[in-house]
Amino acid sequence: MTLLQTREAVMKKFIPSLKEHGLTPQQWRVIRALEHENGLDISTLAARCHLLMPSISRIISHLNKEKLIERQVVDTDQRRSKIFLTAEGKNLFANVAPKSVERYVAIEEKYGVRKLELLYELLDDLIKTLEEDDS
Amino acid sequence: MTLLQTREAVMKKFIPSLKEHGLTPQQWRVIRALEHENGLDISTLAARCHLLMPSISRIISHLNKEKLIERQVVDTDQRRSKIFLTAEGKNLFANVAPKSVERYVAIEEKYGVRKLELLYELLDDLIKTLEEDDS
DNA sequence: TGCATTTGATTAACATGTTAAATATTTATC
DNA sequence: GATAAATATTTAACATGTTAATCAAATGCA
Repeated sequence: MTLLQTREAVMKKFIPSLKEHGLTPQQWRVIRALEHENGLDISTLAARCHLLMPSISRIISHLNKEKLIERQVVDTDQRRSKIFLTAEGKNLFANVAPKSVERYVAIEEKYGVRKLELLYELLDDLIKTLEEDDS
Repeated sequence: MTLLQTREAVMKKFIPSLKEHGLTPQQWRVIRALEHENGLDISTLAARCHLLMPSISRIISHLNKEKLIERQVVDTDQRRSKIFLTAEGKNLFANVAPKSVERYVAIEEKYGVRKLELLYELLDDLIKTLEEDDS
């Protein structure tokens, strides 16, 4: 429950600026991943963005309609397609990214970098603990 | 992202036993809240379970169909109704609760009670930090 | 080559999160 | 007492999480 509440509180800081641009957090994650490495295929994107295939599939088709990305079928394997940011997509990223970074830094400063690092460590540790004992 | 992953990892431990009984985590939260205090109204339930009204509304109507709960209109205010666990609902709780507690304790032991307490503290603190500065 | 199996991706079906609109009932105000 | 404003709940519309089913293309093997 506390994890959920924390995430809610965090997202409340970021969602408004995304929503101004008509983006959901997940759509933003996809765009960010593509900005970092353009031309990823859908499965790789799913992994990078921690999304399941059905979710990413819907998101890709949505972003495609909005002309923020383009699909390009791989000719050695017609099942796959690589995804590229369009000029419009890159432009959107350039507009949104600074605000996001700004907010992140603000949180970092207010909460404390050390505490944030400690929190990450504890969380990673909990994940490991939970995944180890797959009983 | 890390918060999300942690929550996923945690829920993976609890969801399977709930699913055996055909329950989602949210439905389970509602039943737990009612076991703790029977006869709550829907708004109060929403607050206790950290659910929005539309979600709880759907969940209540679903649990009602399953005959795990009953609705009883408040006669001084016909808009409200109090929600009660049925015998079947109480029974279900009695069957599921021990397993949940067991898993929680197991995690607590494996991860460490102190670390868990520290984690809670850090998370609560982060929530407070985020909510204070409502800029 | 021919066919079963595997794999990448989509679709379906259902539950929830989220915002906005609708509905019914109660309270407030004139 | 009639009407406006407020309140509790539901419904609608859309996006995502999740599991299972489907589909097409590629691969493995007889």
